[in-house]
Amino acid sequence: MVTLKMLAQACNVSIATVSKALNGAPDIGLETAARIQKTAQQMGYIPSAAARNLKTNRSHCFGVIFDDGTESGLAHEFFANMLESFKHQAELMGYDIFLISGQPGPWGSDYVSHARYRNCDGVLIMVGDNVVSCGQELVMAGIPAVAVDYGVDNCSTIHSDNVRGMAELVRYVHSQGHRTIAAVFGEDCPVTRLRAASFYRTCAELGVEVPDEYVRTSLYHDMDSAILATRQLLALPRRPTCILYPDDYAAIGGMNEIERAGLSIPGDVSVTGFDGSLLARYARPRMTTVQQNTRDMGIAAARELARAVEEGRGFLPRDITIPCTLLPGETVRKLGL
Amino acid sequence: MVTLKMLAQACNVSIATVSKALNGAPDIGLETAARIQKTAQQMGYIPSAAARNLKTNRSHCFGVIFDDGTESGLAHEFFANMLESFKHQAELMGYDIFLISGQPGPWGSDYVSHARYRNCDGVLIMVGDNVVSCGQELVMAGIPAVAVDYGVDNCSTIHSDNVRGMAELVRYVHSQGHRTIAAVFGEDCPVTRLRAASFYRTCAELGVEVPDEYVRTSLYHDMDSAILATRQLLALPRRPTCILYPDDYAAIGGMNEIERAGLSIPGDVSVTGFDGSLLARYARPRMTTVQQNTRDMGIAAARELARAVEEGRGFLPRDITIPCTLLPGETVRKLGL
DNA sequence: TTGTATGCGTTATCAC
DNA sequence: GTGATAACGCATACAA
Repeated sequence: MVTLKMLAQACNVSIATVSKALNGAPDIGLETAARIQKTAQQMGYIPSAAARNLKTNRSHCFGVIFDDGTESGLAHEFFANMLESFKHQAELMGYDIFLISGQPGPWGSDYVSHARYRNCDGVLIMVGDNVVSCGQELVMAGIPAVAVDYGVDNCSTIHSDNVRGMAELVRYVHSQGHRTIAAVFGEDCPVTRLRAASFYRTCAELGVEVPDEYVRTSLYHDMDSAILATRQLLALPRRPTCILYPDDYAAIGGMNEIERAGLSIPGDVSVTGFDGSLLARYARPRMTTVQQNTRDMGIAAARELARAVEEGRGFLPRDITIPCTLLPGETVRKLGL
Repeated sequence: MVTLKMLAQACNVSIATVSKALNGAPDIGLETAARIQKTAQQMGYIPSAAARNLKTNRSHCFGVIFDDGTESGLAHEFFANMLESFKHQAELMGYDIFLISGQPGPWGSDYVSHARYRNCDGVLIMVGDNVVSCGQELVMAGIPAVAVDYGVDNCSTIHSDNVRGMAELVRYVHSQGHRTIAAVFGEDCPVTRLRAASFYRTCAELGVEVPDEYVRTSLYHDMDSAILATRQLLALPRRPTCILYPDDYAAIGGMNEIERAGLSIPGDVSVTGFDGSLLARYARPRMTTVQQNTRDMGIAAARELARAVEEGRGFLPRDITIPCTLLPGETVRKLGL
């Protein structure tokens, strides 16, 4: 391994001079600097991140909490896409990505300790267990944090414009003639509440009544609970003409159940998803859904985190809302009025 | 930040003693050790990975090359799933995951330098540009490397049993009565060659003739080229009864094109994919495909890489083959004979 | 313009 | 059993 010391010997200068020359310090002779840089090149010098980290107390890396208890995690298209664009943007700004887990290690067995152990400059909270509290802890530990989708205390949060997305969806369904609209929501969380509120409000604005039995709760990204909810909705005396699902994956489950009941989509029942995943785009019939802009969300997250790192203690967390767009497909039937 | 020095002061012992006590060295008094550990706990001590790294020259982290020039990358379900299980297994063995990019940085602008800069204990080569040569370079730089799917010089490689997978697929299609079988292959690479060879061989064994015009080349995970190939195949005077696609995604593209031509699946044309993705499972009709065991592949990769790290210079690279399984769906019609 | 000296937090050797 | 001490590779304040 080539070190500054070896370069210093090779060039007959001091370690300090080499260090400065390589870092483009202004107080080094032009010719000396050139000579040193050339030698560094020739000898294949690569700095040591660990030593730098130790000295400057900056790691130039972002920790990402991306932990799956279940089988979601990286396999979850929505989060994977966001991570991809976050990673890309972070790298452009000079940060590497480090995956933070809650597995036990030399640091303990929680996200915050893990991030401290690796001295992450900032942490992106994407998905994990008990993630809501850890934003607070991170900030207390002096580590800037940004969350996506989740609402996390004391952190900037990047999220889709769930209110508008849901509103547009309901309006679209309404415009197609639907008046008995059922909704399946994911487990209770800020995002769910926003979507639910927007659903109720928009229905009210349109003069659409929503009986309690038309609203069901299931889990995000979970087929079984979506299927169960679907079964209950189909069994109602006055069957809804359209069912809104919490995400595309759940909608696929619902669609399967609807067809299993001998009903056709959208002939007998219309459905919508949420996310705009590949699954939705290539389902047959093509799914009507709301596309979340994962690319912009990832980029915004990276920028916000970099800003948080730079501003340090003076950083004021904020909420950043990214528009989402209605993606009409073929699963919502146009009803004669 | 709490350091060993601070603990030493708090406990009225030397730094060395604290270090040993915390690392469970055998030559420390039982009572002293307990006292130190308790204090460390109370003061919230967390070791510094950077300092450890610098001193021991071990980072306890695996670099992962997961770089997308295009829009594939993490969004690619097959790789994302593998990364997920790799990550999990690596963490169990005490390694963290660091994402390596080819973006320019303080190290230069290639994967190998990046891995050296961060002092990765080992590198997993998943997907990236010019990845084939970098295995060699990594090994020369003294960094153990393992590749998945790709064949990379001087590295252990984890891959599906493409030969058997393709053979089973062809035999299945044949068993359903198909005798005019077309195949679309991905771009040229070791995996493609194995699959192609297996295709030809199995067809020969079954006495199925394969005219040249029945075989087309497209790109993996690319709709446009799959659509083009499909169009060409459908235009043949003697239209094949079944088309094998290089992956599920491409197959979806092919299916769309087939239906656009006014043909039904599997009524007029049967199709198969490769991968066993969600897309295949939830396509309608459900896609017949070959499921790659991403979970076992990821675990095997992590184990192999850990082994490579432990064995150091004496490590002998090898090829590890993971079985894949036929996943019959509804896209292959049973033909009367 | 260049060099000297110090310390970041840790491990490890060796003396006590 | 415990404690000095050196060293890992680097950046930087300060002296020359």
